Amino acid sequence: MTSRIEQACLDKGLKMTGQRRLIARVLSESEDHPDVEKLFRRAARLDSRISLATVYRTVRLLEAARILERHDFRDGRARYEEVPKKHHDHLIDLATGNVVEFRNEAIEELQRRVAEKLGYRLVDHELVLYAHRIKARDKTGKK
Amino acid sequence: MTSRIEQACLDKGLKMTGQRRLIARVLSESEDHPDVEKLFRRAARLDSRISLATVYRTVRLLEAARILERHDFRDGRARYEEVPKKHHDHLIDLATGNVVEFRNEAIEELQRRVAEKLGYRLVDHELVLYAHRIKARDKTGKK
DNA sequence: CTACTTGCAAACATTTTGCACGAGG
DNA sequence: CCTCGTGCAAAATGTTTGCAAGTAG
Repeated sequence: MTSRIEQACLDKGLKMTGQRRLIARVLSESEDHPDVEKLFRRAARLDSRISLATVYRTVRLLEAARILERHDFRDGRARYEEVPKKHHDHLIDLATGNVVEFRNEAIEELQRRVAEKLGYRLVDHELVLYAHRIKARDKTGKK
Repeated sequence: MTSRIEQACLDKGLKMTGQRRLIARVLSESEDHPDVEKLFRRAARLDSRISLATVYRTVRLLEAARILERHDFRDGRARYEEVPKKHHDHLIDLATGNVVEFRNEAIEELQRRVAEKLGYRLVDHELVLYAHRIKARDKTGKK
């Protein structure tokens, strides 16, 4: 079975090795924003003949091919996700580290406008919100 | 002479050593967004009896005291600037690495609103635009 | 005085790389 | 085939830390 990301690799003409197929599959099945270590562990669980170095090399390759996006959520390592069909930004729950995806067309448009006004053409951006959950007072009464 | 950042340290009741005063002065006089290595070199030029470890410890301290802001501009090291009176975000010129500061109240407000709609209270955010200068066709004709 | 700060070097965490071997197109 | 990818271990990079000695308050 060809995973979604493997297909993207084929479309870009990348040479597909067993390891790349494996990493592509792990990425395609990931719903979160794993770091390299996590990808490596998930991949190794399926086939232990993979090395951490290959995972690093592969995510670098896939990022360059615009198949993956790299993010920095201030936890010291790079996090990856498949380039989404529709771009979104991220909100980090400061208490749990949970990542919430959101999309706001108005912000996107304003960013383009700001860049333009400064004499630039916007190529990319990173917007990360850090926030605390608003505790709705519920019947359990816990904080 | 008491530098602006030294004063901020005193206001927060931090113990002021010669090294901290020196780093405070270097930071107060910096108009850019230096990384730790750069701060260390600037400080060492004024007084070579300072160590890189102390610079790391001091920026960490000043960040915790909300005197400094740390930024990640995708160049692998943390960049610092004095917490500005009025918050601003950053645009990075992809060709030169130059940092342009900007402020957009509408984006700020939308961020708060987005967080709120998701059930969160916005604590902090990082917005970095990556862009290419729009080449105004000028008389020199160079690209 | 005494707790906090420093310099130094070693430790750390993440990521990259040199090299010999192996495999894809 | 022959170029490119891989595993392994070593290196590189950015940052933190243990410890003995020094210093601010």
